[in-house]
Parts: sequence; structure tokens; C-alpha cells
Amino acid sequence: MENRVREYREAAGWSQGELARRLGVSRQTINAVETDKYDPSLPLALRMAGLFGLEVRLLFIDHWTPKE
Amino acid sequence: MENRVREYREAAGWSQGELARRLGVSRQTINAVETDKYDPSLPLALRMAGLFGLEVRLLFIDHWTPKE
DNA sequence: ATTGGATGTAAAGAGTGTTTGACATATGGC
DNA sequence: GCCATATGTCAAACACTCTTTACATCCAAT
Repeated sequence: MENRVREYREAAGWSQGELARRLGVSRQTINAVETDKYDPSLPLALRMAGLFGLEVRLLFIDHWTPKE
Repeated sequence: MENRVREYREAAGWSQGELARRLGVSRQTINAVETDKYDPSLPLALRMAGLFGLEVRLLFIDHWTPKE
């Protein structure tokens, strides 16, 4: 899954540590998401999108199509 | 985390099994989400919202406010 | 009365998400 | 040169997500 966290974090002028602090998670979590180690949990993704004032689907892009 | 999956699934006229099939997950996963056993993963939440034509934040409601 | 579809639940196991602590490297200011 | 800040990464531990299999209940229709 593609994500634009780094892009929006830098636009906000925040370090990974600062973003982590605002989201209440560890710096390593932010780094792992930005470097595509894994996807965040749903609650964390919602918080990230909320902090950036974005819809979740604009921050995290899933490539998938429904059956039938 | 609050969610409206059951509400929208029923509005679509689908059983849990039918929704599971369309999303490519097991019926138990849908049931667990609807009965608040756990939150779905981010990719699954995005697919659910996409299938219902909704923004993720309207299907899954997180109660949280940022620091500073 | 019995069948079938839908739902709730449970247990075990594989895989994912997050934490802490630690260490390495790079960069910019003093 | 030295220091502070920012970033990348690793390992161990723990919690959470999702699967399969299985069984129980409920309700509607025959």
C-alpha cells in the first residue's frame, strides 16, 4: 500500500519524532510507515489523516477492486 | 472504535458471508468487526469504505484529539 | 418437525503492528 | 573538531488481525 505520510509531514515542517509525539506513537512507527515496512493500524491511519486534514484514502492508496 | 459496517451492509442487502466474499475475507472477520471484537486492518477498512462508496472516517469513527 | 440460511462464538496458529532500547550515519551550527 | 538533531535499522517482546474448523442458536419456509 502506497502512502504519502512523508510528503505531508515534511509539508507541515515536522520531524518524524514530532509527528510521532502528536500522534501518541513511537518514532520508529512513523519511520516504518514512511519506509513501507508495514501499514499503520486503522485508528492510527485515521489520526494521521485527521492531523493532516485529509481523507484517509488520499493519504493511503490501496490498489484493489471488488469482486462481481 | 465505533463502526457502521452492519448498518451499511444491511442497507446493501448483503449477508455477512456475501460481504466477506466481495471483500475477499472470511465471514468471521466481518462478524468480528461488526460485533466490535477488533478493528479491521487499514487495507480492509479502505476496501469496505470503497465498496460502500464512503469515506473511511464515515464508516469508522475514532474518538481522539491531537496533542498541542 | 425438519431443513436451510444467517448469525454468534471459540480455539489454535500464522502473520502483522507497535513498543523499547540500542546503535549507525548524516548534516548543520558553533 | 564537537554537539545536537534527524533519520534508518535491528532485535526481542507483546498485542492485534485474520484464517480455518467447528458448533450453537435463531428464524422462515416447506
